[in-house]
Amino acid sequence: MDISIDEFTRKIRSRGYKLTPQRRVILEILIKNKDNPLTPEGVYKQVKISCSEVGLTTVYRTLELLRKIGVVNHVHFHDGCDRYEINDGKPHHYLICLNCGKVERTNLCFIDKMQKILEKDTTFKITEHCLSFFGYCRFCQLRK
Amino acid sequence: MDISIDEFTRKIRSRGYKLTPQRRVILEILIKNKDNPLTPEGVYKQVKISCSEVGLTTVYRTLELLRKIGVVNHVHFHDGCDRYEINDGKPHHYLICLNCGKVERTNLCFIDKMQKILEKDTTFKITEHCLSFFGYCRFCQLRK
DNA sequence: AAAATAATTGAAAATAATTTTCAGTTAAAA
DNA sequence: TTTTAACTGAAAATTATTTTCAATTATTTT
Repeated sequence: MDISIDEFTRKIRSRGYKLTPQRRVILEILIKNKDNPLTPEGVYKQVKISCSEVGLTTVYRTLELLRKIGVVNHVHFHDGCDRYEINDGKPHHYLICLNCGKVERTNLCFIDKMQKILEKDTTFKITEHCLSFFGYCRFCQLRK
Repeated sequence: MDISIDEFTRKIRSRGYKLTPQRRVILEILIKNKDNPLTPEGVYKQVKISCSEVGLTTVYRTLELLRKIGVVNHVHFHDGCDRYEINDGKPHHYLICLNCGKVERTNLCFIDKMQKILEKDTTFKITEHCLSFFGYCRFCQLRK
């Protein structure tokens, strides 16, 4: 369920948006980091490394646009800034250590089932979810 | 599993913290709003209404303290600010409409089971989690 | 009950994240 | 091409949060 540039182009254009070089570069970076949700600042830094000229404002705007068209998801690590990751349709859940900040990823997911029940039970049409667990990793458990 | 002032007093003092009037008022407001996660600003406004003199800084600090001692949970609605709610041990999950911002609460929860499996499967000791679903409420589905 | 103490408070300043503004630019439709 | 509406980026503005620090206060000790 990975997104291709072609599919992206189609998604963008069909809604009256333009496919600009900036948007392309930002998408590429998100794809490259598909296991690692990035902050806008993080995306910006990587854009700079690949030496393209893209402003931080554009990064913010593009991430929001990508979220709106369903290409990326929002992720929260409770650390004061938003993060974004490519939405590949698979569950992406995180275990965040409250002590050292270490982030582990897990694919275990009961959410799809839960989502179906929720939709039957309520009148909501669900398009995204965000689930993270907070606690202490092996190392921090020992030295607390 | 509701928290009483006595239990709160014990929790606070046993860790070397002081039970100040400010902390008491903030806790009371969170209890009063147990079905409605509040932003620091929201807590502050309610404190002002009950006409106590508490600074916004103190609200921030107290919420963080309460979270640290396990009395409140963090909740994210993807709207740019943190929210806090009393941790009554029951699942508190939300359905947030991406269009009008309407928030519904659900008690349906597979998370406890999931958490146990995760802890067995990884080396994490989990103390909190945050789960929200985003999509469109009945009303917004129609007029999109 | 008073003194000692360490934690707490709140106002102001500082920082950090994000959004808005606006003039100039550019992708894509005509 | 030409046109047009969308897009960009720098700077300014806004918003959320944290830090600083001198004054205060809850609790412990005497």
